[in-house]
Amino acid sequence: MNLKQLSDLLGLSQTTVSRALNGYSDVKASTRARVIAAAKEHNYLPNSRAKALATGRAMSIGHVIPRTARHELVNAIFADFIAGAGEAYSERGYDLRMVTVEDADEFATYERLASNGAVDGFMLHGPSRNDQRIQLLNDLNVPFIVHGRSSDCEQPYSWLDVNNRSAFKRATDLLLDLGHTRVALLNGDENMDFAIRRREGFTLAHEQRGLEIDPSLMHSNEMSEPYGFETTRQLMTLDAPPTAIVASALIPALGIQRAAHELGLKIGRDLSVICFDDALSYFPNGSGAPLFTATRSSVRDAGRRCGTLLIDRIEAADDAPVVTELWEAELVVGGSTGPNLAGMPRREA
Amino acid sequence: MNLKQLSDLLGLSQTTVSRALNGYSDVKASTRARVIAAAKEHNYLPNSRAKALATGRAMSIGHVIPRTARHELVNAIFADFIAGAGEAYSERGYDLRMVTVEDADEFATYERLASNGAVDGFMLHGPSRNDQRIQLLNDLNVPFIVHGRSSDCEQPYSWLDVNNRSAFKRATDLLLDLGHTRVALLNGDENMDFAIRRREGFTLAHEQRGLEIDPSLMHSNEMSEPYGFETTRQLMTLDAPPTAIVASALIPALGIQRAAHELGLKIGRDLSVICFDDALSYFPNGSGAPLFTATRSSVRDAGRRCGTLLIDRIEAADDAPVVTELWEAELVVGGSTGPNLAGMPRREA
DNA sequence: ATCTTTTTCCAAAGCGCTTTGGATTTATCG
DNA sequence: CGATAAATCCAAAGCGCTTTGGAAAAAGAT
Repeated sequence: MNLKQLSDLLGLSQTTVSRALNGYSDVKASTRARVIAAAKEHNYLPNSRAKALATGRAMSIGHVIPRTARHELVNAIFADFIAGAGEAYSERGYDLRMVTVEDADEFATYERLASNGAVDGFMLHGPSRNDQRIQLLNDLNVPFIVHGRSSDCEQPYSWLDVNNRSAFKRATDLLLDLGHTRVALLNGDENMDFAIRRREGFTLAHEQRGLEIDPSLMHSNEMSEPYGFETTRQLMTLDAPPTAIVASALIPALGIQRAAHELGLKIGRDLSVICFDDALSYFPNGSGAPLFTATRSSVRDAGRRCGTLLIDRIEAADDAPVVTELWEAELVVGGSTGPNLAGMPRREA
Repeated sequence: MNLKQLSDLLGLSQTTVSRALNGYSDVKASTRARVIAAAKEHNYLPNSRAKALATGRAMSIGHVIPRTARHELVNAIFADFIAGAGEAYSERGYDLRMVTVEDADEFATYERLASNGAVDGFMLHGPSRNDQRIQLLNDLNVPFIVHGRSSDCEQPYSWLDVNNRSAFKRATDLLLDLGHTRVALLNGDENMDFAIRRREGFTLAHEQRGLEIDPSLMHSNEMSEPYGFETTRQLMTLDAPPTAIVASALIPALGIQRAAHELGLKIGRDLSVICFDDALSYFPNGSGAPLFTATRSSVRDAGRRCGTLLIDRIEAADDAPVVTELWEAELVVGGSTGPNLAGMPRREA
């Protein structure tokens, strides 16, 4: 059933039927009702391909995912983020077009989808320092929004980010306030902008107290459980092992926990741990009381908000000013942090 | 730059340019070269909306994700699955159209996307027992493939599944062979078909040895870390606590581990654990040697294969027979399993 | 050199929708 | 009641591509 058939059936022109269905004011209320009824009865649905061609709008948002680079991010955080974004999209009648590409084809894919008319805008994930995609998309003059920010990027661009620097500063301050003097950082991949900012927060907290950081306490890697486990084991073999750790996410924190158990250290007493909690729905930080003390910000909420902002931009005038939004993470105190017990932490099982 | 402009520029008809670009044989090699060169130079890319309308093919695969139901599955497993599927799609020139919907709109969305022409086929996630979506999609006469199976479904349909029954039977057999007599099951959500089959495998292993299963040892829930933790704590308060646990995934297994540590039980000695490992890229089962003994099957590989099978179906004749594929999980032995120590497991720290 | 085949190209008709610019009808008003 | 304004409706022209059915040109056969 297409428009022509439906309008023939109603004895109306395609124009009128189309305008009735799309809510234009120049069609009599009674005819509109008749049209809508007939459309429902014969369950007519306008062909989206034809509609897209005629309107020049694809009603879809592009997410291009390079196959290997930014891989970690895509998996761990991505699912919840797009769950949130997807909600915003579907409320506004858009859907999500995801294309995974070889790293080398990433830029070409943005160009293709944009000039192609396959999408109306892009969501940018996992920005790095001075991310070149921003320049590209500005040049292509296509709406987009960045989840996160890109340090040292000269271009104007719209973004939504959580204040990673202040989150990690607060986390570090908390530990320093508790009397810890050797605090380790298990950061995410420092090619990612968020990890850079987190490191800055960690460093800043020390600097403000005039504390030097032992470089052997700072690590960076993809946020996996084994990363947390092995790094902790290694840290604990140092002559002066840390008494506290700031971790990039819940998953490596679990690895830290496993290592601590293995070494006979009790989390919260012998070793304090604080991590960033993205509030992943399938990976709650405990149920009820938080398992780990954490700075928390829901990546799903961020996805939803990013989706809304992006669609606003798509539907706004071309020269709409960029929009930015900085979220503060919430600090939740769980059982994983405690005062530094003077003297050496106990080592025996 | 569109086709008309390009052909004017070349002094050729749109027909010829189109056919040159699409590899038809009725265009001279030299003209084709000229066309391709010009297309590249002015970086002409055919408008995908127009192409879709003209060809009747959307070149995209639908994934419809209900917002709350099957939620767990979507998040934990979904990311890796679509990473795999996405690879298959992009190799064949398709992309993934994901739409998240209210549960109540799920069926209508399938109908809309299908009759709409927005997608060429569907990927079905997380089938339940006698899943009604299968009937629906068969009625709509649109290509689809289900990742998993649907017990008690009378309809013919194409699927790819891992043999969950045999995987859990093997896992359970292993534990029984090690002398464990009270083995607990921390299953996934038993509304899901895979969990039903896993339970069958668990049960079958017992039945074959004439063993009764204590119902208080069998649990079912979404696969979260706290689920593993709390269920284990509760199990250990039983008069006769289990000495071994079969778990649905790595994430609850970590919860089991945490509970064990807290109770002073050593995994692999006081408590044996075996779980299903989906080989999630961001959640490896240890690095190097496996952390947990597990039955393993890569969900990412499954995604890739499902994508290929689906596209094959889309491009095949309408009456192509259904295709099915059953994968056996691999058994990897880690340190989490050991013989049942006669007598009561030690309880003191 | 003439007739067939084959090669190479193209005009025009869609694909199914939206939208422009009027035409027609109905309501409003002096 | 005729004139103006407002409300309804529609024919036709796109949107940018593919594809059909031939025509024109080149090659092969006799």
